Amino acid sequence: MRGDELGQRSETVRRANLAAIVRQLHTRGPQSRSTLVSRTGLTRSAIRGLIGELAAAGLVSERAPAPLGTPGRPSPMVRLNPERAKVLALEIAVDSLAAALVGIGGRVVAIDRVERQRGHTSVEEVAADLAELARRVVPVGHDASTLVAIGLAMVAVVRRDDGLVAMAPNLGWKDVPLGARLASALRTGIPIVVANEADLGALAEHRRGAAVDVDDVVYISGEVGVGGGIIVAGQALTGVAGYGGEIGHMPLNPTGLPCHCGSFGCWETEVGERALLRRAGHPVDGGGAEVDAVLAEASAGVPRAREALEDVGRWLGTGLAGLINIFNPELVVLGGLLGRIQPYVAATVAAEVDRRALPAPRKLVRIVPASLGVDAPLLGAAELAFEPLLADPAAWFGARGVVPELASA
Amino acid sequence: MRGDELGQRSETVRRANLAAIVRQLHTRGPQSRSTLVSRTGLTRSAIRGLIGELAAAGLVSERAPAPLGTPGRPSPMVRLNPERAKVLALEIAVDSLAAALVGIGGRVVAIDRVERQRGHTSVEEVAADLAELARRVVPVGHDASTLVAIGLAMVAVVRRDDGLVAMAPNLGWKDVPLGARLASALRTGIPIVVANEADLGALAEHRRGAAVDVDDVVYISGEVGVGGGIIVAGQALTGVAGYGGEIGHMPLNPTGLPCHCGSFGCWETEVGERALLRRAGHPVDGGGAEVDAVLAEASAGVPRAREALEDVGRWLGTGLAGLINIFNPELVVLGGLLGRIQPYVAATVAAEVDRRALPAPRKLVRIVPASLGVDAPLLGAAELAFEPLLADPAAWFGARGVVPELASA
DNA sequence: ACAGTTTGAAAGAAAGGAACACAAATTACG
DNA sequence: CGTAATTTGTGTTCCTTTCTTTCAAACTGT
Repeated sequence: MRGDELGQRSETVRRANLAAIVRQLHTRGPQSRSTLVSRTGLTRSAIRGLIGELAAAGLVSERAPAPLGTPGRPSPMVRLNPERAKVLALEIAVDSLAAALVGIGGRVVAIDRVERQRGHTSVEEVAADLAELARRVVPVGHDASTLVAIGLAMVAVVRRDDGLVAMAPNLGWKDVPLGARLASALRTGIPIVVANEADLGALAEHRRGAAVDVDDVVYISGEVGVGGGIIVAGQALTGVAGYGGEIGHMPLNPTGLPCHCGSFGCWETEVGERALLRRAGHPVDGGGAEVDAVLAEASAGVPRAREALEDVGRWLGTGLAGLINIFNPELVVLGGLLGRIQPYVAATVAAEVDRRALPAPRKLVRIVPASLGVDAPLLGAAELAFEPLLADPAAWFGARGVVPELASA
Repeated sequence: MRGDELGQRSETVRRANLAAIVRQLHTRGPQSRSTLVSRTGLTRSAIRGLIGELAAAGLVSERAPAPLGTPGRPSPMVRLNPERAKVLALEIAVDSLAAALVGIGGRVVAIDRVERQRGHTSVEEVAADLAELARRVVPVGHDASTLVAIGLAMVAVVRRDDGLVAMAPNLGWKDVPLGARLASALRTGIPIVVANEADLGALAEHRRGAAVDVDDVVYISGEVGVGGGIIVAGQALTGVAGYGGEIGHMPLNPTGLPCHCGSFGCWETEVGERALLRRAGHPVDGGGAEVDAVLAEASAGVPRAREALEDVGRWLGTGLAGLINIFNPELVVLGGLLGRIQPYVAATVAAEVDRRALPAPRKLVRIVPASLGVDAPLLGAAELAFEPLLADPAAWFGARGVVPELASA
């Protein structure tokens, strides 16, 4: 349902076709016209007209064809012009802030990340720091008209409609209208979208990482907290307000520890960073350095470290089994901390999943580490910021303003 | 993504618009042309042409307008012709078999249900019984050409593509190609779709029951087992092979009882029928009669029955909290046994959910009993069987065969 | 009875893609 | 080295579908 109930007009077709071409180029990179013909199923003439319109708007350009050794006239390469449309991606991570300027097609023009003290910080302070970082990434005198949107990833429960940060435990924020605050700190009217870090990590892995071409994905981002980004039939699961995907707070252990969310025995309390460090006998607030120490110990054969990883692996497998039963995903992607420990726990996880998941969905799922590393949420923020442009390029460049008018004169 | 990557042709628009009209009429009942104009956003002329085509194919008919007391020319009512397109819906429930003949628009022409012995039964036996039941519901001499498809609901893990029954615990089936078996028992070439009972219950509640107009729904069907049907952004969550939604097998209790699925401590072992009966001190295989006895005891104030319901309510709330965090649904619908006990456990469930779910999604969700009763899966099977017709009516009635050609002569 | 309102009907216009014919650019092959 | 085969871009014509506009029809309210 949803779109099915609305009527379509003939103009819709052109918009959809322009969007199909732009999305193809954005997700799968530069390609020849004839490739576009076969991928979209449109005719050569249709592609010609559409590309002409996109080229007139400056969004794409055609280059000399790459000779590929087959008979027939070579087809010119079509590529998006990353200079023409860019987004600013921002991230508030637990230990760092990051910013990147990304051109359409996914090219990272500039990227910067600075360390951040853990713990509570005021909204104003963070917004100012982010603005400072943004200015470093966006060159002075940069043509503001090519900046399409701003995307922000953060560890928080975020409402999709307006970017309200309902809860950011590690920052101590509650019900903060971050989008608006950031707009004033950056002194800009460009649209700002805010979203959960794990949701954006999932989006990035789906577009550019381990989950390309996979339409049913459970992405798990394990850091201090455990977040999830879930892709169902190729679409991000947001829920009714955008709060969806909080898999870290599945109740799993009735005799478990209290969780900062107010509940207890959440998955997060068994597989999060603190859980690993606690079990390994390291300071629970030690952060990434202590995690590295645990992994080093495990490699060296220290029993307590190995047992700690075993325990985490078992709980990880238990939770995964539930998610696999619920979502029947094709792929589970482990990001962040969970991606890093994956080599150590893969066997334990697989055994536990074997034991506890239903055979039918179990057989079809693969469990892999994430491939984009720490920048996944940042890249996801860029992807999200591009989304309106990808969904309707015509709306962005003023649709019927610059028709090619090829052979009228 | 998905459809976004394919190009659209102008013909697509007409198909989509025909589908929009048929779906409107199917889900929201007969309505005037002018209502269709405003609901679809199409113009009067477009609607006229499309309705004309549907009428020429016999799928819709126009009746005299209902005078509604407002100024202006009254608009004729458009209604689907349930005689023109019907589906046969079948259900294999735990205690019964059922069949219904349903016309497009949702009218139930005939319905029948027979008791069934619990326990393992051979595929041939069940298929023969279903065929017998189907013949009772489909009148002799019924015009076979108007039968669009056959839908079957059953308690099983079912693959969507081909209706392979991967696992049906209460019947003892494994990897049964039920669709094919049924086709030969019914001696028909009509397409047969098989799906999980809970998925179809969710579909029915979404179309005709408690979840109408709600696009993010978690439906929970509690019987002997606990199944789930989940609707995300208006679409059923199927997963990569259609096994999705098996929420009954979320691991919740690490010290729980073994589950027939091979795991232990599954949600089902705490909130299923047997769990309730066990806690209340009734024979666990007593079925619906014993459940009624427990509820009667609870009403009479028998402590053990009340405590049993309390316990089930608490576990129900615990699992629900996890699902609410994961899906951020607008509505949770409790079906089957869980719907029946809802009046007794609502307060306990709400309290437990309050305690264990994140506040942001918790605030937005409502928990309600199902409204369609025992026939929900059967009606859902009908809806699923209609789906291809609703998605592309033109393909069904031969598209360009019977163009109205209104004013050509 | 008459004005006002809403709707259906019909014809023309606009827009977009498909089909087709032809030209161009490359490889394959003798 | 030249010709055939192949693939692709170009340009024209045609078809499809919806929208716009205009007018007539049917109803309400005064």
